[in-house]
Amino acid sequence: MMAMSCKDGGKLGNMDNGKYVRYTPEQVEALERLYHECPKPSSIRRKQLIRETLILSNIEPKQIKVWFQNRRCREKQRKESSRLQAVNRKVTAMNKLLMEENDRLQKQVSQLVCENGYFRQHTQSATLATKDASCESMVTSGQHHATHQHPPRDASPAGLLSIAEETLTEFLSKATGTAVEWVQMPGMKPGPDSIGIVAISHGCTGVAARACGLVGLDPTRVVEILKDRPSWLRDCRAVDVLNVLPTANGGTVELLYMQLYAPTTLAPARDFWLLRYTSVLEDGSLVVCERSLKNTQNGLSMPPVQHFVRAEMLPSGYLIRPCEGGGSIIRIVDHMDLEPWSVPEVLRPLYESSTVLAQKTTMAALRQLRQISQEVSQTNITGWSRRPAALRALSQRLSRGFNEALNGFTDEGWSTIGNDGMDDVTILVNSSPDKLIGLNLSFGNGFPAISNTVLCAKASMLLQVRISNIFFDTATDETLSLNCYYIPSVRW
Amino acid sequence: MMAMSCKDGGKLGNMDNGKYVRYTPEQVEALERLYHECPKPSSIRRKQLIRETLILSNIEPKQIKVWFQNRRCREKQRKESSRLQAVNRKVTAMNKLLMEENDRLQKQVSQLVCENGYFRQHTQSATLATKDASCESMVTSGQHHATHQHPPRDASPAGLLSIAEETLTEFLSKATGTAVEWVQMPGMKPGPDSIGIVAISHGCTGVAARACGLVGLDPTRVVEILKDRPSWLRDCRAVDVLNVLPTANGGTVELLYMQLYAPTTLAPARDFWLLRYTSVLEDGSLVVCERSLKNTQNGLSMPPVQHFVRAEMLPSGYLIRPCEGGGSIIRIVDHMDLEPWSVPEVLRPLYESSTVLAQKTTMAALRQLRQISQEVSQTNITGWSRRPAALRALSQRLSRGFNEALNGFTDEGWSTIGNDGMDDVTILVNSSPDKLIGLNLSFGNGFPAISNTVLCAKASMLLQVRISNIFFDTATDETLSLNCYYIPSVRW
DNA sequence: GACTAATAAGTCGTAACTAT
DNA sequence: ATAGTTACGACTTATTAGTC
Repeated sequence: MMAMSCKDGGKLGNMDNGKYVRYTPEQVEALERLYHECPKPSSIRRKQLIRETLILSNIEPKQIKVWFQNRRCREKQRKESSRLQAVNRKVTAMNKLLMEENDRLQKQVSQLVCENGYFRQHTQSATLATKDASCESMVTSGQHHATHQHPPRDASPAGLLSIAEETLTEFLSKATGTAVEWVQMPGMKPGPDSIGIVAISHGCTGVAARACGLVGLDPTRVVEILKDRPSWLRDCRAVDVLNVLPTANGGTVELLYMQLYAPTTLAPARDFWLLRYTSVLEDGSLVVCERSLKNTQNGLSMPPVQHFVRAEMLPSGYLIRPCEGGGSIIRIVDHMDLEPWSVPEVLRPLYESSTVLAQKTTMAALRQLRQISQEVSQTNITGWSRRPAALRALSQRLSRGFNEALNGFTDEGWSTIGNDGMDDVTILVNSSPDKLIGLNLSFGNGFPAISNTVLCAKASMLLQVRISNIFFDTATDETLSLNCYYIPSVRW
Repeated sequence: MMAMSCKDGGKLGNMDNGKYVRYTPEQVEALERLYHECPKPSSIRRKQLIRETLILSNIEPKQIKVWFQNRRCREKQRKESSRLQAVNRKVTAMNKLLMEENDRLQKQVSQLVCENGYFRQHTQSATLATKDASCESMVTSGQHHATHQHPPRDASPAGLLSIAEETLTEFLSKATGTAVEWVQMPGMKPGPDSIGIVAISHGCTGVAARACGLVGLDPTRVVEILKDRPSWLRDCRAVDVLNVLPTANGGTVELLYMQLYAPTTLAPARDFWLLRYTSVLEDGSLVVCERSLKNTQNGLSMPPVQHFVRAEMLPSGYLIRPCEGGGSIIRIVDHMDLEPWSVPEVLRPLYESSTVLAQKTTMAALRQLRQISQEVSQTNITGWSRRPAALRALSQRLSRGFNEALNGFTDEGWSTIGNDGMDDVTILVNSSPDKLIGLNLSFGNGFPAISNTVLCAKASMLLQVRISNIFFDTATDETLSLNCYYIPSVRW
C-alpha cells in the first residue's frame, strides 16, 4: 500500500530509486541470448555487454551481475528437477520392460520345468509310456508355431489379410510369449548401459534372435526408421515395395521384395519375397510384422532372380509400445531360414547361427535407434566426433561400397575381368559414374583424380580358428580412396 | 546505492527503512512453530499472532503475510524435490532387483533348455547312451545342494564355523543362483504393488519358498526384525538362543531351539535344532542363514521334546543388501522338511506344499517388514485404522491365543478335562493368571469380570473341498472376549 | 572481488468475495 | 452485473551471509 508512494513518479534515464524494476521483455530476451552464449560472463565482459547492447544500456552493472546470478540459480533448479523427472521416466519404463521380461521368463521356466519333469518321469520308466496329458502340450510347444502350415489362400486382399493376421499372432507369440525357447545370448549381460536384453533361439527351425530395449523416440518415428532396413542393415541391398493395401483397421499390408548382400565371396546373396503388415494394437502399440510368401501364390508370384538364393523369413517383426514421457519400449524378433544347404559346408555355421543373426540384424536395429535417439537429445555441436549422423552416413557408404565390390553385381556396373579359376582371387572393373561421386580427391603428391574406372581385386579365405572369413579388397586405382580403407577388411 | 532515497522516511516504530531485514533466529523459530501449527493463517489470525507473540510484535502484518507465502512456496519446492528423489531411489532399487532376477532367470532357462536337450536326445536314442559331458553336470544340479551331506564335525567353534560357512554358501546358491528349480508362485504377479517376487521350489527335497523385494528400512533393522521370528511368524511359539559364538570376521554363530505350533488339532507341533549364522558379505550385505543340526552332534545335543516332532531346516536364510538412499533389497529363502510322514495322510499336502510355506512364512516376513516400514514413514496420527502397530499387536495376540488353545500345551496351563475319544471334540481348562490379563472388561449388563478360569471347547474337521481344516474355539466364560472372537475360526 | 545458497520482497495474473 | 478489494501462487529482483 505504501510501497508505491514514491515509485511511479521518477523514471529518469535508468535506475532512479534503485528498487525493483521488471526488465522489459526485450531486455530479458537479450539477456537470455547472452546467457545462452556464456552463462558466466566476467566483470569486464558484463560491462562490455552493457556498452554493446543498446537495449541493456540503462541497466546498472550490478544489476546485470545479479541477473546472471539469479539466472544461473534458476537454471540449476530447473535442470535438477527436469533431470530427476527424466531419469525417473526412463527407469520406470525400464522397470516395466524388466517386469514383463521377468514374467515371460518365469512362464518359460515353469514350462521347461514341467516339460523336464515329464522327461525325467518317462526316462525312468523305460522307453515309451502313458502320456502325461497335462504336460504333453508344452513338450512340443516350442515347435508349434515354427512349423505351422497355413492353408493355400489366394492373393485377394482378404486372403493376404488373413495371412497378415496370422503372421501378427505368430510374431507376438515369439515376441512376448514362449513360442520359441529363447536363451540368453552369450556374453550379453542385461544392464543399464547394454543395448538391451538379447536372446537367441534354441531348437527351432531356422535361426531366430530377439531383443528388447528402450529408446527415447516416438513409436511412429521408430517404425519409420526400422522399416527403412537399408539404412541400418549393412547387408541389405534393397527393399522394393511392390504393392500397398490399406486394411479396414487402419493398418497396411505390403508386398516386398528384399535383397541381402552375401557376406563372403564364397556364397551367393539371398533374396526374400515378403508380406509386411503394419498395424496398431488395442493398447496403442505399433506392430510391424513380416513373413515370406510362397514363391507361387495365385495371381502373385516372384520368380527366382539370377545370382540370388531365395531365403525364407519366418514370422518376425517389431513391437513398439509408447511409454509415458515420450519413449518407446521395443521388442524385435528376427527369424529366418537362410538356406544353409546352398553354401559350402565350412560356411554353414554362419548361416545357422542365431548369434550371427542377432549381431548383424537384431542388435543393429536397436543400435541404430539408440544412435538416432541420442542425436535428437544432444545439442548440435560442430566437430566430427559430435556429428554422429555424418559418421553414420559415411559408415553406411563404406559398408555399401564394400558389399558392392564383394558381391560384384553386374547391374551395379561390375564386370569380372579375370580370376584364378578357384574363386580365390577375382579382378573386377567398374566404370559407372556414381562410383566416382565424392572421390575428386587429390593426394599429397598433388596429382588430381583423373581416372574414371575402378579396378578391384578381391580374395576370400576362411580362418578355422574362430569361424572367420577374411576378405581383402584392394583398389588398384589411387583415386579409389574409399575402397582403399578396406585393406584388409575382416568380415565375421 | 540510491535505493533508500525515498523509502526510509515514513516508517514509524518498527521497520525503519522498510527494506530487507533478515528476521532474527528467534523470530524465524517462532514463525516456523506457528507455520507448523497452521501453514495458512487468515488475515485476522495473523494480526492475532503479532499481538500474542512478543518476539514478532515489531514485524508488520504485510511482512508476516509475505513470510508465510514464501514459506509455503519453499515447502512446496522442497517437497517436490525430495519426493522426486525418493521415487527415484525406489525405482532404481527396484530396477536393480529386477535386473538381477532377470539374470538369474536367464541362467535358469539356459540350464533347463540344455538339460532338456539332453533329455530329448537321450529319449530319442532309446534307453542309455553316451553321456553328453557338457550338460551332464547341469542335469542333476537341482539336487546337488539339497542332498548334500556334510561330514561329521565336532561342536568346537571351528567345527560349527565350518558348518556355518557351508550353510552360507548353500543358502546363497539358493537365494541368488539356480541351486533350486524355482518356479513362479501361482497367482503371484510381479508388480509395483505386489509384496515382491515369490517363487516356490520344484522337485527338490522338502518344501522351499523364495521371495525378493524392497523395503524402506536399514539392513540392520531388517535383520533385527527378521531374527525375531515369533513377532511375525504366527505359528512360531518360541525361539530360544542356547549359545552365541562370535566369529573372527565379525559375524555370529548361534545355536537355537525353535518351536512351531501345529496348525490343526490333528497333527503334533514341530520343533527345530538349529545353527544360525549372521555375517556381513564383502559387498556390505548382511546375511542370516540357518540350518538344522544333527540331533546328536558331539558334545552338543538336543534330545526330542515331548509333544513335538523334530523337523529339519535345510539351508535357508535372509540376504539383505543396502541400497543407496536408505532401503534394503531383501531375498528370503525358506527350505524345510516338515516330516509329513508323521501327520494323517489327508493332511500331508499341507506339510508338502511349498505354496503353504511361502504364504505362511516367506511372504509373512516380507509383509511384516513392509508394514513396519510404512509405519516409520507415516506420521503418527491417532485413530485405530492409523495405528498399525497396535493392530499388529492385537492380531498377534489373537493368533497366539488361538494357537495356544489349539495346541493346548500343559506348560501353558491347559489341561484336558474331557474329549469324545475320537479327538473330534476336546474340552480344555486354563486358570493361569496371564490368560486373564487385559480381560477386566465389563459387559453391557454391568457385571464385572469375576471368573478366573478359562474353559475352552475345540473341534477339528477337515473339509475336502479345498484342503481346509476348520477349527471352532468356543469360550464358555463370558469374560473371555479375546477367544470369543474366534468363533468360528477357519484355518487353512 | 565474485561466487553460491538462502531469503525478503516486488510484480502479475487470477479467483473469490464485497459493496453499491 | 460490475468495479473494487484482498489473498494467493508463480515468478522475478534484490539483499544478506558465508565461502573461496
